[in-house]
Amino acid sequence: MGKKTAIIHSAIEVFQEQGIEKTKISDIVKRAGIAQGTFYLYFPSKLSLMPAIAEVMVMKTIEIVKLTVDDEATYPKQFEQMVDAIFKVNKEYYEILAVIYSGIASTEHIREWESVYAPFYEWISQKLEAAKIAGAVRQSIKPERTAKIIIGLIESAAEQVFLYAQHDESEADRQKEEVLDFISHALQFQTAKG
Amino acid sequence: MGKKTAIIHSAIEVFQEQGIEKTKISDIVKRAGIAQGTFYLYFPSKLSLMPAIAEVMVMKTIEIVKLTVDDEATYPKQFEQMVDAIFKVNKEYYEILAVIYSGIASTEHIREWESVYAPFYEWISQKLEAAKIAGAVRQSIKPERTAKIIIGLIESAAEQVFLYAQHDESEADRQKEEVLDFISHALQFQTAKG
Amino acid sequence: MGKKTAIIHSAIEVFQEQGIEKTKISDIVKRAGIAQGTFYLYFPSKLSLMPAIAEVMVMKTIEIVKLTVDDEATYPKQFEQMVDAIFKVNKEYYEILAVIYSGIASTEHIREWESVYAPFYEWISQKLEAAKIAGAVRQSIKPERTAKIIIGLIESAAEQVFLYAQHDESEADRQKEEVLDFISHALQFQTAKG
Amino acid sequence: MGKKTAIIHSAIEVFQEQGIEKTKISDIVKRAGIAQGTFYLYFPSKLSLMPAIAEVMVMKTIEIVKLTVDDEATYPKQFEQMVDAIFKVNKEYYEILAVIYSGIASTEHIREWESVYAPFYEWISQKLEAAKIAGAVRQSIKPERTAKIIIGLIESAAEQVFLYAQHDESEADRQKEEVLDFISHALQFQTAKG
DNA sequence: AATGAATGAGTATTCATTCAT
DNA sequence: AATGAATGAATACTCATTCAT
Repeated sequence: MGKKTAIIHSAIEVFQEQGIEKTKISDIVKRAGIAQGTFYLYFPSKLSLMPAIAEVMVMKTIEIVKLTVDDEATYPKQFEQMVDAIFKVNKEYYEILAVIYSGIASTEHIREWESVYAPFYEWISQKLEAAKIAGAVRQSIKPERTAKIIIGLIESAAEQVFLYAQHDESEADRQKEEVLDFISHALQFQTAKG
Repeated sequence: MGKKTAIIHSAIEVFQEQGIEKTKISDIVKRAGIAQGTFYLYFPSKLSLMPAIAEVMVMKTIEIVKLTVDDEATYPKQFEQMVDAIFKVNKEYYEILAVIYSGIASTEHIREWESVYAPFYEWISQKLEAAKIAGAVRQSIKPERTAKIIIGLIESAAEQVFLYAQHDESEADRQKEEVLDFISHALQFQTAKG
Repeated sequence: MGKKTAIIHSAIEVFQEQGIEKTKISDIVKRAGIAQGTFYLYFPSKLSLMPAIAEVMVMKTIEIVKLTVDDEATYPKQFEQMVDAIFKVNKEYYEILAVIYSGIASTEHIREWESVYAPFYEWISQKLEAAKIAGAVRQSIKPERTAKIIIGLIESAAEQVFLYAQHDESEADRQKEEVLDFISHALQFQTAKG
Repeated sequence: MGKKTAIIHSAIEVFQEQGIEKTKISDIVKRAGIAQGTFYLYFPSKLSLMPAIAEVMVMKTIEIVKLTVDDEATYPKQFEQMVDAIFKVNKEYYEILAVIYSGIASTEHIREWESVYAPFYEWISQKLEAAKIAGAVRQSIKPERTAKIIIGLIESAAEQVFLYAQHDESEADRQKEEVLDFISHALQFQTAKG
């Protein structure tokens, strides 16, 4: 594993454990097993790590979502799987996701966020486009815009459940169900056609 | 105005102008017109201000939403006004909202977020309940859960537009329209009854 | 109990618990149950408390020594009782005695130490004078000088045992015995006369 | 000279000049010619310097005592030289010794005192052992215990004279003489053998 | 490319002291 | 005499960044 990757993964762990503000560069390099000066060969500052971390996490999210969603299934089923996957990732990594979000928000790197999320938006967008062509969803939706809305919706719901509220398995499940119901009606799944 | 309130309001302004990280306690007290030591009589640290600020901002949001929404209008109209209002607040205060979010997320005060938002959830929840009784929306919605989903949805969409993307007036309007469309279908407004 | 006494006794307790440096005026007044400003009506500063505290403690020491020493007993016996008493006080109050010593030493009040100890020196001095007249001790001793030597000797031995070393009952006893032996030979008790 | 040694020696000087409380870390590093942050690489706080300083001072004391005491002289003479030496060191460094004592006493480092003094105790102890074997002193003395008593006795006497009382050359000399007399009788020097 | 000791500017925090009540 | 909220000067301490090796 390259030093750069080591730094990113070390930082993910340390940020998760102590939060961004309390984390010192020295903590990151210590865990990464490299010298302090080496850090600066790869990143100019602590906050400049955030986009790299965010990218890793979003990539991981996309990967899990893609693995979970069965392209052969009906669209309602696929969206259900998508919600499941995103909730699962948020449950597992809620701390680091919160950290990314806050870290991104508190830097001038905020504009990179869009490009990091772009592949995710793109993937959902194509899915919606296909569903639209298949007549499986409401024809008035605009795939690109709706993709952003859906991801924002699912992730904010997952955050509410896993980050700000008490972790309660059944509560999470019920909220997830409501989210799916909400989306289903918003997209107006044409059950006849699936 | 009490010293505590003075500190909170001063902090909101300064955080908005320079961001949390670059803000020194000395900046806050200078604007509040109090001595540095006095700050510590009310707050133990800079980050402990966050829940107090968050509360003020959420209260302000609720206030604006309530002022904007006409209780006599049809429900679709009311939700349109609500989306308008939340987008407006997010546009106006996107910096400070980002700051609150990141500030909250990066502290141990994260659990207080739920209670800060509670009155907002409650208000929407009652609105949905009434709409349900009036037969104006889909009967299967669960008001409390859906309230959270809607606020999360609108705010995440507003953040995407105002915080992470380029500020583009028309782009924001078009995304707002799509959000409203999404919600309308999700709630299944009964246009016959309004 | 007067406020002044309350302050002194509160300070003794707090100094003992947290040490002089870490003790704030606010800690002292809190325990004394008085207002912060009131402190300054009686003492100009934290360190100006030291002589007052020292006096209380030395007085207490003298009192215990006097109570323990039986004026009717033989001189060797009396000195044995004296050593016992001083060791006992040092064992019981070693923390506060250390505090006084360090507190005194670190201030300009250091010169008051002599006067605080004066009555103790005086008492031993008279005892030695009487013993000398009675022919119970070496005639070449100079009571005033020897009094200081003896108190310094006993207290330093007690400190070594109770403050700097591990508290070990039997160890303390054996060292005490050696101290007494040392003094006995130094004073050259005339056992024939007692 | 290593940075650590530089810090210790600088601190000794500055403490001596201004006392512990009034000394700022910045004073110490300034004189040591190092950066402020460097201080914290070696010591976590001002008071944690104390054991290190104490060790240096005790070592210096031992060194001077060893230089002053002539191993070939009679034992009474050697002890006289020892008292002389200790009084001399206390006179010369009474400020810094007071500072060490108070500094040690007011910290959690108090237990380290024992080990710092150990070599001094050891040296006297061996001296007494040899004297005992030579039949030059009372056979009932226990060298280790008596070593501690003697050092405590001499140092407390020296402190009384140089620290708490008015510095008066002849007064100091007379007290020193009495101390020597006291010790001589306590040890029961066998003048016949010397 | 890698190191890590040294740096020192920058800031949070403390707490003795004041003073209007 | 007593109060205790407010003060702000004084300092300890942190930690990102550098640079000689």
